[in-house]
Amino acid sequence: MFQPVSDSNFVPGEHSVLSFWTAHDTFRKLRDKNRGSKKWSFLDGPITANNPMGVHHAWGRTYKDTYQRFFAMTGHDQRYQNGFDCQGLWVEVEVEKQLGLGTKSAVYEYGIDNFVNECKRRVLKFAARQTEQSQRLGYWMDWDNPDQLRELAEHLGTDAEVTITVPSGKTETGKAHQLVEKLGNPEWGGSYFTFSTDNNETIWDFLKKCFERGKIYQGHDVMPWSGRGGSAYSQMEIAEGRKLTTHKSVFVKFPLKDRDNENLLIWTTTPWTLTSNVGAAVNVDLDYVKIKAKKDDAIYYFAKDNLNFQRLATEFKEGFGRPEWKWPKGLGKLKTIAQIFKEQGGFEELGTVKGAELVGLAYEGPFDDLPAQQMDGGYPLDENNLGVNGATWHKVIDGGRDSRGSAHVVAGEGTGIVHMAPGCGDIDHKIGSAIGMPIIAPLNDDGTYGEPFGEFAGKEAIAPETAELVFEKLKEKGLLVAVETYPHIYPHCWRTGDELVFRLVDEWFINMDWRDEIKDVTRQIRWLPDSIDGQNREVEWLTNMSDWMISKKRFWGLALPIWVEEETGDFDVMGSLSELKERVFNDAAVYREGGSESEADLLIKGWDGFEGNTPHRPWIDGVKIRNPKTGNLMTRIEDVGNPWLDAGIVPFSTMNFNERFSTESLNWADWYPADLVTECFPGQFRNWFYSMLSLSTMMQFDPEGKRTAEEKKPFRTLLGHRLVQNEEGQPMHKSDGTAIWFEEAAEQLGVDTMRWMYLQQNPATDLRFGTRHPDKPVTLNTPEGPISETKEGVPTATVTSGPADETRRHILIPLWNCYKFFVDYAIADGFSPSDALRARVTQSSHHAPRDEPRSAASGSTTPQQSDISPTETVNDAGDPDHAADGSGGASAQLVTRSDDGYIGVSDRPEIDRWVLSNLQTLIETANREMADYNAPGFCAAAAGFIDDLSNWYIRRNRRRFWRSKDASDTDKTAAYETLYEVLVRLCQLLAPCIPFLTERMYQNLVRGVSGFGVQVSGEDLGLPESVHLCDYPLADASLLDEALNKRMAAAQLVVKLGHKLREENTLRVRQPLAELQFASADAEMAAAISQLADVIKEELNIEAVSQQDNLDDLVGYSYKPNLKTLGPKYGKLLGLLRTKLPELGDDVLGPLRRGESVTVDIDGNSIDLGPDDVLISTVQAEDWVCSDEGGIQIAISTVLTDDLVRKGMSRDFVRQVQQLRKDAGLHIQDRISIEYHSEDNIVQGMVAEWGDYICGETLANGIEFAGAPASDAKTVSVGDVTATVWIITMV
RNA sequence: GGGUGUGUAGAUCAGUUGGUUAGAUCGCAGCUCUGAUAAAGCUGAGGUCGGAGGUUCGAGUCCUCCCACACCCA
Repeated sequence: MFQPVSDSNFVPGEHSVLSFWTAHDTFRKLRDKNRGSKKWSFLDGPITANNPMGVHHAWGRTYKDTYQRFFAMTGHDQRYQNGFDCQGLWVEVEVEKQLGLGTKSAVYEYGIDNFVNECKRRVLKFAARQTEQSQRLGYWMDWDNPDQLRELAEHLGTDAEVTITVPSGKTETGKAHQLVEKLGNPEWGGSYFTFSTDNNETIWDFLKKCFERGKIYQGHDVMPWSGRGGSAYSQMEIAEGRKLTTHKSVFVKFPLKDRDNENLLIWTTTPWTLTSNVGAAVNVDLDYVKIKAKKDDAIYYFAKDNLNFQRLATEFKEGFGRPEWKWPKGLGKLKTIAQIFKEQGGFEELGTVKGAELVGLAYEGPFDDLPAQQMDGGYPLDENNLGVNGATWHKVIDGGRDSRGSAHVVAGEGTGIVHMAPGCGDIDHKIGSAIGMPIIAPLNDDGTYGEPFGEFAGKEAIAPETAELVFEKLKEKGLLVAVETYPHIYPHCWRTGDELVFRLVDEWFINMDWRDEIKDVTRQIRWLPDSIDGQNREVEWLTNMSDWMISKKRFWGLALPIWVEEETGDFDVMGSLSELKERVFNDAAVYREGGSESEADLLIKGWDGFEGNTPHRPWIDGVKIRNPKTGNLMTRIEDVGNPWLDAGIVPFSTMNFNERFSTESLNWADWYPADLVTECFPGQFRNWFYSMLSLSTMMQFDPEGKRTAEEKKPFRTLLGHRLVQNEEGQPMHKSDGTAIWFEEAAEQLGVDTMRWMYLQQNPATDLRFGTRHPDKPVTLNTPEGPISETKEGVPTATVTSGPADETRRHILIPLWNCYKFFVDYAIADGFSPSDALRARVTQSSHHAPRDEPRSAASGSTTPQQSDISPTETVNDAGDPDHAADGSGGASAQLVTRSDDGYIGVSDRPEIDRWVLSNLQTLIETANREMADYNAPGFCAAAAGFIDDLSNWYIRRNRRRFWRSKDASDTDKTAAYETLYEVLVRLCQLLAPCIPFLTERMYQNLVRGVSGFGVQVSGEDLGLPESVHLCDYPLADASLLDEALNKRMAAAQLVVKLGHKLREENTLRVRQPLAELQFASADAEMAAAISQLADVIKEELNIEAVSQQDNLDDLVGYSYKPNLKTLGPKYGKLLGLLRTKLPELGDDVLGPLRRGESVTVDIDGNSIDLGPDDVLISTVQAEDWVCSDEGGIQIAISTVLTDDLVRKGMSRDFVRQVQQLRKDAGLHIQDRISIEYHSEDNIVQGMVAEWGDYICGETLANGIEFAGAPASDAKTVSVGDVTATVWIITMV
């Protein structure tokens, strides 16, 4: 019946399970089973399809799979839709690198269409890759066929017709891009891709709603910019492009108005920005020195600390933080400011002022003669700043502090007075915007000066000649104090190598003044884990966030549906492609009516050029509409959207919100809100969580105000988790080879192991996963064959992991060994579970009701208890007949076979009922915690149960399995049936967590197959074909016996205390001891221990266990006040009680042990003491050792009689022979004969007395003394003496 | 600078409404058990619970201040 069980071989076992699932179409069967029943809605946060998965991705994906599997086993219909994040900078950057494109113009040359297709191709390629990796994790999702994704990628951009079979089974034919834009739609199934047309169009819908509420506006931002590259840079690109360079930096004076020859001294490394100076910032807390230059009596203000500050002193010696960043050769030390003035004729200190005193002083700018400085409202014009211009605005301001609390302006490298050009620097811009400073933005998008900059117009900002021109002009005006060569780390374009400049750019924003609506929605959601207080974090972010900049100056991404008229700046937002189309054709008709045929043609031509393509650049760019106010053309802005829009819309776009697909296939209202979303949280409060909450709030906006925040929420529960780190707690980096690729971990550690590591981890703490050793290459045996590098060509490396080893040692191996133990003996004994038993343990005991609406999953959802108990009718578990049987190990019970085909549980020994009862507790815990998204809670309970099963139940019951066969031996059958039930139930409970191992066990235990052949087992009994097709167990209340659990816990406690005493007194367990006495004031506890005396005797190897009223004769007692009860009664006397009460001793306090009260006098205070007011513990007496815990006292006799010594020796002897059998590789049933030799007569005496026992235990036919040891004899310790022992195998 | 949170053993973390000797796991040392267990169990060393005050009979726990760290914030 059962197949023999080999070693665990976890990893190859996982491979077989994967093929088993494929061959049997198990996942499809699971979905079919639950179709139409109660729904559980999971919404996947999209993974960026730009790289292969690492182990850090697998944590969240394990949660996703595990909870989906749990809710499937509890009978819920689900969508199983994975998501891929497709659009945005990350993909663009990789594609640019791959194609070797350096500049914006290079992209234009390559063709935006080709470029965008390449981006799509990359996404499809990595979607396929991640799909395969996820499948290896056991992640059950409605996956697309990875080969077909690759095929689509290959044909993108061609006119070839491609035919694919989509996950729902339909066959679809079309051009690649037309198929790709529909991937993941509800009629096809499969993963959603955020580049799909439906996703993009649903964002249009959102933006239209924002527009209708007046929330869209155009604003400005200052961005790092590459003139030659022609594009803006993100922070992450800047990080890549930092380089050491030198600039001509300059000291300049800004003459103060209304002061006689007094000046601010300022310093800058970017002289070109001086043309656009508007303000000067100081640190209000800093001291500023006032000096007079002897040369011309000019007075200067600058930070006092800077006077003699040795600038870049450290860098001069040590370089700039990287080996290649050394101080430039030929460049001397920088001068101090004092030195500069000394060289120019000396100076005189006139005193100091606080920065605060300088604030508000007006000064003359260095380039006030430029037209741009004189333009009202700044340049370009900002209507908010009308009435002021740069030249008239110049004054000293408070630099303030940044978000980390550091002052923006500090003494040090400069002069402590910072020149502010809000059109040329991001901090300048932020500060300037906040205080209404006019903005002067000098640069065109090619990095040259604009028209109103006089001689500078058309010159490149970063050209050295430009700096020279600045110096020349300053000199002419007498403002130049000094010029120097200054080395520093400066951002460069990673594409062209050019220096970046900061440039004011137009950007589009959503005004977030409706944040309170989003906050209300946020408060409707349950945020896990509790300790993170995610709800408050999110609310706080919502409170403080600024308006949302949604535009990106890029190529690949959502085409923002904003059409602008260049003349007036009027703009309009389109909510869908059909709206756009209608608008184009209506507008064309209007133009035609008005006789503007060429405009009409342009509109039609624009649409025709777009139709049939995806709404991406460049295809959408040609579509124009008419401004109804002016009749002029409106053109789409070139910007693409912030990628968080793409991910934020998915509660709508992936669920058929706009019903662009049949509601038969997917009805939005059935699945919204999602029951669960889960993601790695540190960054997502302001990314995905934020965007989903905002978009949902807007999408569900109800002008009449009837829709509640509760109804708007996109998900009920959010489960966040932290980061995966290496074993030392350091982040893992791709760049230094410490990031672990998914397949490296999967094939070396095993996926079940990884899953358990993730699931048992507290989600609020970082997971220290393991360590990758790049210097130790390794060949991995994957399901597709051995590999020594990843598909991307990275050599695969050894991964070590303490937590993984621990998981295997504590959980997986013990579980496997329990299973192996059972199967080994079941085969040897010919035990086979009856059909009825197999049916019982796979019983369909519950299923989610089909018609009920989904439960409000927030709060602790406890699944309904089954009202149908399994087929068996059992006696009340508390039946006194059974409660009193005191059974344990080997004592045979008079039990009967019931008519059901297995032994009734109430007829089984107490220890069987105990393990089944404990199992019910575990089942309850599992249902409760898993439904509450607390996998760690369940894992901890399961680990405890596995330990109990292995180290208590099986350990206690081994003899019941070994015992020789006896046809009527129902006790043995009861043991098999009990262990069988426990193992199958455990498989089902753990199946969502460790789906591979449990499947292997289940196949053998229930279906009698272990080879995972492709064909279904011959003996199909109508039992679930896979553990994953079983219903999740529900606790059978009739098997749950709290009292029994407590009794056993008491026995386990006594055993634990006994072991501890043996340990402390170096009394090895094999040495029998005469007696253990115990006492407990708790009668119930004492009775419980009495009942389990046999267990205790055997486990502790003690001849007699007896209950006593007290242990007064054997032990002493010590007394301590119970502060918890006495504190409230006696307050200040407690200190006294603590010292004096123990001194009273047993004579006075003894009655307390018998449950009586006493009144004592302590230093003249009369104290009433009840039994609860005093804590009693035992102290040692002669010939007995004692211990106590939890109200139980035990004492063990330490006296060794000769009889006991010989008995102990016999146990040692048996142990040694067993080891010899094991070393000789004998089978359990092989017979032997034993020979031994010893110089010490006591051994012979022992053998004479215990020879039969020894033979019985070791399956020996005889035991003989031999005059001389055989050559292969082993010298062993038997008691205190030595002997040589050897065995002869009988054939 | 503000906000939130965290400081407990060599490491990672628990620690209930304040209560006596502050726990778990890993690691280390030693021991035990093994006729399923390349497992496991037990014992031990290791802590002035970030610091200082306060409230209280009693503080890891509550309050105040300080220090350090993390995250967030125009």
